[in-house]
Amino acid sequence: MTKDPSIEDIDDIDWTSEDEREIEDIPAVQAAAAKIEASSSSVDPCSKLIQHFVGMGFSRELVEKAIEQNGEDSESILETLLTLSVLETSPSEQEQPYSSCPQEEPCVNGYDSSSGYDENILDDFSDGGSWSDDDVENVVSLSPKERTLLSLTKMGYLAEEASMAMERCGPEATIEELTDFMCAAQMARSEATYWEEEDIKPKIKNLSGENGKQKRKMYAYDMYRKKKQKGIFNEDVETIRLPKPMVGFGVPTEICPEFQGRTLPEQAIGPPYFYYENVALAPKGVWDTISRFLYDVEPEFVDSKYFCAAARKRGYIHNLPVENRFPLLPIPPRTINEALPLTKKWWPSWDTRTKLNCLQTAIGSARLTDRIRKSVEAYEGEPPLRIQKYVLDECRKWNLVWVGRNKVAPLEPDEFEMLLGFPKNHTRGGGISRTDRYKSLGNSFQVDTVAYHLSVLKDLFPNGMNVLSLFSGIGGAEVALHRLGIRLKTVVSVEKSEVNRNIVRSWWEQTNQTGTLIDFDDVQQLNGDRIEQLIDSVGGFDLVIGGSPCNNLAGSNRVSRDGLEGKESALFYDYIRILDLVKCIMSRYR
DNA sequence: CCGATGATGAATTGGACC
DNA sequence: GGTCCAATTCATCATCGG
Repeated sequence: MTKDPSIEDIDDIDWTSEDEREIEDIPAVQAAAAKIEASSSSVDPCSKLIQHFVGMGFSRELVEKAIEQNGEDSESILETLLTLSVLETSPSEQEQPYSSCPQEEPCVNGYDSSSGYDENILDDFSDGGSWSDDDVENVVSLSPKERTLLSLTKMGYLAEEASMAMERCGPEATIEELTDFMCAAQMARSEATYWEEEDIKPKIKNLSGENGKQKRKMYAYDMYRKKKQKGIFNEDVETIRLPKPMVGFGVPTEICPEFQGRTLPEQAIGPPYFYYENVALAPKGVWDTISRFLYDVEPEFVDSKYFCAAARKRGYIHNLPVENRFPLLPIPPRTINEALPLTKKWWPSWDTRTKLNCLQTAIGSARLTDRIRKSVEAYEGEPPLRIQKYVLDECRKWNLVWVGRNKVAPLEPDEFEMLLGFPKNHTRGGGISRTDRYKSLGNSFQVDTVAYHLSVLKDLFPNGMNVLSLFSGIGGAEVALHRLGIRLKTVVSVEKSEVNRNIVRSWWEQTNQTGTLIDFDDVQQLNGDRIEQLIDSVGGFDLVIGGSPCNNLAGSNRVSRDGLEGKESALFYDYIRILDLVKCIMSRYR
C-alpha cells in the first residue's frame, strides 16, 4: 500500500473545535420566554394586550415598550417587538449571528423526535411542552400568523428571520416552505465573506436580488440561489437534482471529470464522521429536507450499477474525505453475464439487459414466469416485437433472469447476497424464513458501494474504530468496514428486527472479531444519558452510520408512500437527533 | 400462527416531439 | 413552452395452506 501524505499526521485531522458554539444560538425570544414572570392581576385595558404578547414569549418590559410606541395596534406592536428582540441579542458576541437551522439547537435541550418539525410543534404547545402552563391559554388565542411565528421561534429561528420569511412567502405558506426559505437565506448569508453587524437588514434584503459575484463550485448553494432567482413565490420549489451519470463524487470504474474536491459546511465537520443513506428517488423535496437537517451537506447520489451487476440508486450524505478512495477487492462481476454465468446459455439475443434493476423486497410470482414461458414458447424462433416488449417489461420490473429454455425466474436469496456484496449464506438459517431473507436483503446496503466511500477511513484509523450503527439491518456497514480491513473496536448497533440482530450477531461471532458488539432494538433507547454513558465507556464514536427506513419514500410502495413524515421514514429524525447528541457530547470532551 | 403468494399503481424524471 | 411516452422503483396487504 502506498504511503499517503495524510497518514503521517493522523493527529492533525482537521476537526474544528465546536466548543465555541454552546448556547449562543438561543434566539432572543426563547431566552425571553425563560424568564416570563407571573401574569399581573391588573385590570387596565393594556394588560390583556401585554399578556397576549408575553404569552408569545416576549419579555414584559419589551411588550410595554412596544405598546408605548404603537398604541394598541397589535400588528405594529408585533413588528416593534420583533425588531427589539433582535436588537436585544446583539450579534457582536456571536461568531455566526444568524445561524438558523434547527439542528443547531443546543443539545442541552435535547431533541424530541416527534417534534422539531412542522405542525407537530403546535401539538407540543397544547401539551404544555417546555412552556409553563400559564402560557397555554395565551397561545391558544393567538392568530394563525402568530402561531406560525411562535412555532418557528420555538424551532430555533430568530423572530425577525421568521417574520421576514412569512412576509416573503405570503400568508398561505406552510412551515416547511418557511423553513426552506430561511435555510436558503442562511446559505446565502454564509456566502458573504464578511459580516458587518450593523447591516443585517441590507443583507437580508439582498436575498431576493442577486448576491455575491464570487465564483464557486456547483453546489447546493447554487441550486438554492437559482430557486431564489426563479422567484420564491413560485409553487414549484426547485429540488436537488440527480446527477447523470449517477456517480456521486466518483466511482472506481468510470472516469468522472469536472469534480475537484468539495468543501464541507463548517457545522458538518466532525467528529464524529457520519454517513447517512436513503433511496435517491424519494418524493419531491425529501432530499432537500434531509440535506437541510444534515448541516446542508450536498448528497452524493450513486447508482450501485457502477459497482456490481444490479442497479441501486441511493443518496448518501456524509462528511468523509472523498480523495484517495479505493474499491473492495475482488472487484465483483459487473454484468449479469459475469455474475450469473449459468444464465448465459438461455439468454435470448433480444433481451439486451446487461444490468439488473434494483433488488427489492418482493420477487416475481410463479404465475408470472409461467405466463412468460407460455407466451415465448408459442413461437419457433424469435417472438414478435410485441411479445418481446411484454416479456422484457416484466423481466425488468421483476428482475427475472433466464434459467432454462423459455424459462425466466426471480433471483435466489443467495444471489441477492452475492450481488449486494455479502458473504454467501449471510442471511441463511438460524430461524429466518425465505421471505424474510428477501426483505432484509432488499433493504440493505450494497456493500461495495458503501465500502468505497468508507475506504478513506482505513488510513485515518489504523488502530480501529468505534462505530455507532443506526438501523443496522443485516449489518451492511459492519461488513463493509470489516472487508476493508478496518478493525471494529466497538460497534453499537441499533436494529428493530430480531432476525436481523441475530444475523449480525452470528456474523460477528463467525468472523473472529476482537471488538465488542452492543445492540439495541429501539432508537428511542438512545437518549442523551445513554449516549453519554456509551461515549464514556468506549471513548467516543468515530463514525455514526446508517440508513433510515425508506418504506414511505420508495416508489414501490403503493400504499403508504407518505414521504419523510411517514410512520417509519420519520425515524430519520432520530438519526439526526442521535447524531447531534453524539456531536455535542463529543465536542465537550475535547 | 407462520410462511408463501399474488394482486395492487403512482410518482417522478428525462427525452422526443410539436 | 407543453405533451406524450418510456423507464424505474430498499413495498403493503389480504389470503391461503400447512
